Amino acid sequence: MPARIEDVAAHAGVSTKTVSRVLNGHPSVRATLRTRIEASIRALNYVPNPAARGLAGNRSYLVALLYDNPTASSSYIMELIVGVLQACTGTAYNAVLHPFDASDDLAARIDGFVATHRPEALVLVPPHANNTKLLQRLDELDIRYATVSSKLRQSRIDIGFDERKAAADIVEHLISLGHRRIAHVTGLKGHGAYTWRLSGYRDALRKAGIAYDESLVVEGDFTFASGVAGGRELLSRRRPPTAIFAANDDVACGVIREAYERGLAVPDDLSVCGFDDTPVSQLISPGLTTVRQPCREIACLAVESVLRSIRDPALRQQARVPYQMQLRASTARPKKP
Amino acid sequence: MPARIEDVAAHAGVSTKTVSRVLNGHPSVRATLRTRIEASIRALNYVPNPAARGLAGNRSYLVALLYDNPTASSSYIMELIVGVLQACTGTAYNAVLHPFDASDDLAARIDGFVATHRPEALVLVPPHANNTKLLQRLDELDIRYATVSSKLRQSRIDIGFDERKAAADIVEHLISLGHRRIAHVTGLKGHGAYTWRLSGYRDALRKAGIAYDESLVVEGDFTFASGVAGGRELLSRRRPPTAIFAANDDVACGVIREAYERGLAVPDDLSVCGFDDTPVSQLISPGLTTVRQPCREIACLAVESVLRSIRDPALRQQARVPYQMQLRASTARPKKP
DNA sequence: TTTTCTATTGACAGCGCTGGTACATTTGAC
DNA sequence: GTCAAATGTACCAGCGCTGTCAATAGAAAA
Repeated sequence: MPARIEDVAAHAGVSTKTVSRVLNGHPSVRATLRTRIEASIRALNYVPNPAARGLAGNRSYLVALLYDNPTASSSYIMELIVGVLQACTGTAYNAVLHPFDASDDLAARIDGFVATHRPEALVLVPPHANNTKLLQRLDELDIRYATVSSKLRQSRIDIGFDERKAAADIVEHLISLGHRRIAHVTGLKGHGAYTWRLSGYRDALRKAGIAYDESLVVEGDFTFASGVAGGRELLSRRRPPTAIFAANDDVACGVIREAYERGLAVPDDLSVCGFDDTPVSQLISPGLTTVRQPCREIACLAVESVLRSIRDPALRQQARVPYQMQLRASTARPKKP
Repeated sequence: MPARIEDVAAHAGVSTKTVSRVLNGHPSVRATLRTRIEASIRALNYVPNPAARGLAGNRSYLVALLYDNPTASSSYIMELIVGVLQACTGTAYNAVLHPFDASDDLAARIDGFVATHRPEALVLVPPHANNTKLLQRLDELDIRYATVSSKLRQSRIDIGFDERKAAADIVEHLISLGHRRIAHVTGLKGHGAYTWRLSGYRDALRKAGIAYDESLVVEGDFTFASGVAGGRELLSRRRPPTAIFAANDDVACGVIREAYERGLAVPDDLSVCGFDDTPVSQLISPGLTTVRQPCREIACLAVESVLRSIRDPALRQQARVPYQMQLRASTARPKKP
């Protein structure tokens, strides 16, 4: 039978309420007493009962992470999950991880979720982070939430990284290698990432004084298959591009597959770069040049911020976490300029 | 303010105790009454308060998944997590996901974890599933647990798949293509997977009447780097193998990287196969021949079984879930037999 | 020294549910 | 029609903690 708060109180010779104050970091406890109580807690190996705490204080000590149903992009979500769990360790909080289909009317189904788990805060990742109706419903329910990389900067707490600039950086890298005919296989229209990565691509071209050629941009949807299709379209041209910037690593792998099927060597005949730095980018041969999204840090920061916002409802935070270019062997100077 | 159990009782014109019986699936409630109460529950949108339930019933409604600190093999763990979450949805249970370093003395640190979260059941995956001291401590603490693919079949609930046979199958596939000089880059010694996959390899050779050649087995540790190193060692021989069975997909990618660096074509100059069917095996070019581990199903079944075992402590279950060969383009007939 | 104030501390109720006991009612078997 | 089993009610304690508010001590002010 584990120790209870009254055991600690008896051991320290104080009331249970005072122990409770120490546990909850209440300021008005004299330092000497606090020390004594903390000693008793350690001596008895006391750990507060979360259920009792939750019931008495009308709290759940739960943060929920709402993500899209994981199909392919599981590594992205995995990283987020790790970040969330990391932020929870050491706190009294626990994470509820919940996949939600984006297709349905999430705003309607969120009520049931909230009623069941009663999370104190939510972390929303794309595409849910851009679901206006959902955010509105959460505001009505008066539930704190943090968005990850929301397209709409209006949400109180939004953590992300400068995706547009990162995309521009990677395209600039291709330009600096000497590429001029650079294509882009896009992500899924409607996603924030679609827009940012495309905009970054155009930014880099503009900055280098390269005319934007619409025919070099083909639509994809963040999947391997769309990379294969996009690669096929681009590489069957009479004048194919010398480099392809794919909207993410899966798409880049698709492009590489198509090049492989055609007997084109990467990077000698074609430079390819991706985005996200998922595990595959290190495992594939040649290694894939990409940008590391700081998912873990983002998720961690999002949780920390949103938990802080429970105490301080006025808190606002729009942070941009630094990203990192990963230059690997899939990009090189073009053979013939 | 959400509805409480007494609101439901009033609405249905019964006592709270009867509503409680319905909620907890107690048998002695007449069907007609049960239906009426369920209707009231729906009408009021009632969801029991987990904290109150937990406190009163001395339960936590928590299942914990203990896994190794995710370094490379995150896709394996991701799949397990998805399976665990899947098993929890629809039940009153929630999952606590916790990475634990295998290196330290886990058996000692488990107490703190249990005290903090009070999970009703644990799911242990390798290598923790093989940690005898840990299992012993859990028995002492009288906590139900399920192991995933435990080397020791003695644990009451153990879910896995026939890894040894799967390894044999994939090596048999290489043999059927005409390979005779087949190498193996192993996993990390001490892991169950190390032994099973190596045994399967030897089983297949024996069955085909191929003599076991110790020099064709090089030690790895489940990482990409060990695949590169293993590949280097094997491919620099005067008489290199025509096929390499890698202990997992990451190792296989490492082998492929080394072949790539040497200008060897896969599968024309060298067939390579992996194990696990992580996302990379589809993304890499050529696609990697491997075995799909049914992680999701395994985790799901493990949770279901261990939850059942809470009510029925005598329950034993040692299930082997079917696996699936994934034949892709990284294996082919050897050029010259 | 006495009064007033603030900083600490404690007493107690009660969060929403389940378990148990004791008893009432219904149902079905004979 | 009788009796036992099945089903239901009523009631209350209590799970372990925190919120409210009153009490106390010590310090500052008079």
